[in-house]
Amino acid sequence: MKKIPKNFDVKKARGIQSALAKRVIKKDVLPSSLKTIAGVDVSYTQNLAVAAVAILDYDNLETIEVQFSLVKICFPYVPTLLSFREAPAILSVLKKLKSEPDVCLIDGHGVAHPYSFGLACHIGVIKKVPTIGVAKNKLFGEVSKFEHNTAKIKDNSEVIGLALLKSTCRRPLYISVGNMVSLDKALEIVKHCISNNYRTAIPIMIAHKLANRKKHNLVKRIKK
DNA sequence: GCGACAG
DNA sequence: ATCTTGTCGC
Repeated sequence: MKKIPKNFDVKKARGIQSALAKRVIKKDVLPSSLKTIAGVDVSYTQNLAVAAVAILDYDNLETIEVQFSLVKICFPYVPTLLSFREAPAILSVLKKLKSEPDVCLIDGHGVAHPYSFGLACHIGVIKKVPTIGVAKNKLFGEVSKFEHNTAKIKDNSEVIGLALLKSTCRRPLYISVGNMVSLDKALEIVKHCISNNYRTAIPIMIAHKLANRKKHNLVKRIKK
């Protein structure tokens, strides 16, 4: 069913991931006082990716700017290689932003990845901006015991991310460093953006809704 | 060989 | 992620 295009070299892709993984900065290289935060998400129809980004005011989480981008899909979903499917659409939509957000939340993992280079790292390293991976499902690593709301995600003894459990949810959110942010700061930021009604960070939820609405509008137009 | 496997 | 109607509950 899901076939990798023959013009795509999986080994080369893994080589890219391993090489770029060395460029991930796991320290705070962002303003100490955040003014804005962005959320990104992608929805799909046929062979089209609909990417949406929303920039919110960090304090009141109100939307400041939104952008969309439509990109043809040329790669299937393959666990550990999500970047090669989604990054083109995300990079495209980020280019359209008129202002640079202080930090960007990505729906996927950061360094909590078999090659320490998930989608959030991919975007962060290529764009050289602070990013945080916020995923709804685990991809890699072992989740240790919860202490209060959080549990460490470990690769052997190394902490590669955190699982965050909301009081209202059974399933946790998986947080990991994308780029230019420490894990502690990433947790603080995601906690700040947590919603009681949705099991993800608010900026990502906004982007998710925008991408879906855009996609449905497109489908309607095509039918006419 | 078997199970796991972001969106 | 996507294919999909009604239905349960606040």
